[in-house]
Amino acid sequence: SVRPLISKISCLLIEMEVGVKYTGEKAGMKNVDRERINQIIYELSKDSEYFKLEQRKKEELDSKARSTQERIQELLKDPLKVQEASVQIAAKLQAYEDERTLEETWIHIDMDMFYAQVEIRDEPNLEEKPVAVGSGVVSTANYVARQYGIRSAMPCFIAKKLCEDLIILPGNRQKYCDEASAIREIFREYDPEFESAGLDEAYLCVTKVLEEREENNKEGRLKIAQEIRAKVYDATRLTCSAGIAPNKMLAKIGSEMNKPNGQFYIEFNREEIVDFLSNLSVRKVPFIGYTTEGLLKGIGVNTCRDILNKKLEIFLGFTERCFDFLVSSALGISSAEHPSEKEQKKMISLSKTFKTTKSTCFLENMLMSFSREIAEEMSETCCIAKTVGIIFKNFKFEQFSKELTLKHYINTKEEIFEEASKLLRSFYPLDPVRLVGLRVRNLLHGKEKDKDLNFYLSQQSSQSTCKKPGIKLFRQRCPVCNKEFTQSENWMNTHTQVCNTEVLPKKRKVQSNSIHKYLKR
DNA sequence: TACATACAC
DNA sequence: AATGGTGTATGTA
Repeated sequence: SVRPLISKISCLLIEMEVGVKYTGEKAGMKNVDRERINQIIYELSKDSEYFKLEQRKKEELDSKARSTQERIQELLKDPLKVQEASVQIAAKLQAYEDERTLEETWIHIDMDMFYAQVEIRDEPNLEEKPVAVGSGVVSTANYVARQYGIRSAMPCFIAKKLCEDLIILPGNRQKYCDEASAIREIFREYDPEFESAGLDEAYLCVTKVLEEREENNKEGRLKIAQEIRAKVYDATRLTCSAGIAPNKMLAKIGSEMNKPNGQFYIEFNREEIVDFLSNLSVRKVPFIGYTTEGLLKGIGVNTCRDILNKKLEIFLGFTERCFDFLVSSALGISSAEHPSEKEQKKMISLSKTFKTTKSTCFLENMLMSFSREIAEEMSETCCIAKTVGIIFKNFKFEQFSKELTLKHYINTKEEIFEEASKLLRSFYPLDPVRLVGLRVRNLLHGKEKDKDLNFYLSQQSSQSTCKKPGIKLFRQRCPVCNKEFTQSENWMNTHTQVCNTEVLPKKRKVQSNSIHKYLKR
């Protein structure tokens, strides 16, 4: 009969319309009725501004993919270019192999459906029911809910339509933080320098422990991952999954393979690594997202094998950085080191979505309270900022931002709000907006004992004159942070001293040449 | 430096 | 009726 065929085609068409946002493969999504899911998502989405923007973006991506393909085809016609590229690629491949590490053991731990699992643990009669945690959008859903096509980042109203019985819980941040502390305590035993990725993920380098145990082999590695997972379960009654591999990227890919409550071992051997990756969709490689996947599809690259087969095309059509990342990833080469220094926060931001509004008064109030909260965090973490920026999203979901770098550092709510409201006014007259955000960048971190100084610094702008008679004032700028002083000489000296010796040397000038954390620094 | 985009969780 | 919030890195002008 032609019916199934027609229905397959219409499903495909809708899939193309909806995109792969919620229909891509993910743990627990093997046997879902994709046709029905796509229909529902499409019906609920098709008239929204959000969907229209997504469509426009998709068209842009398609046209970018086409032009990339054309550019590559042109370059391929030039034998000299091809020859030159081949030589460079050969040299690069050799250089990548020199970076390959097979001596370290990395374990990536990923809690299974973290928030949902915590809620179900505390309310066991939810176990068999479809459960999602989130408000507005789904943060995480259990495997029962995933059978209905419910996934993280999906708006709750769509999730509810996909499954009328879905139980949506608002979540409890503090509880998840407490659980995170508990599991991190365990991770610390195995690697005091472990790296967290959000509340529910961590990268551990367990080479040292394995050597101490004289079990630096496959059995020892499997055992240690089992052991960590068992300890996590004992401490929290929560399951997690693990990937065991010679570097961070492979460990991360591995932890997805046997979810939930499973682990996966990647052999510490070049051929087996390349073999393992060859059939894997490029999308499984961390940091290859929707856009990069789309561009690669445009040149017929779907798997890691395709990346290696089409490295000439990728070399010609993508930036060098991108080529390095794609090809070394497809070979299973990535960083097997912790970052050399614990990174300080580079930005503090707050944003909020609300019912679309034109009220500038409302927006000003939002910015005012953001300023207060940001200033609070700045004082808690002892930092000052030089750049202030605001962000908008209009009713068409388009985003705009504007920022300003000052001549000196600031850290009070008044100063932040002053700049923020100037930026806001520069947007007048304003389109109706659905989101506003505020951020500070170019942070300078101080130490605990700088708190007073920062507080003092922040008082300056609002005290341009001293009303008390008899106090000798002077006006001068700090040569380090350019802050103007209208106080006594004593203060100025104290300030300059601290600013020089404590705050400034922390500023780093290390130029990281990596596309992200999986590339060696 | 300013702004936009991609990505992760 | 209805599609989040916080942070990092990078491309481009």
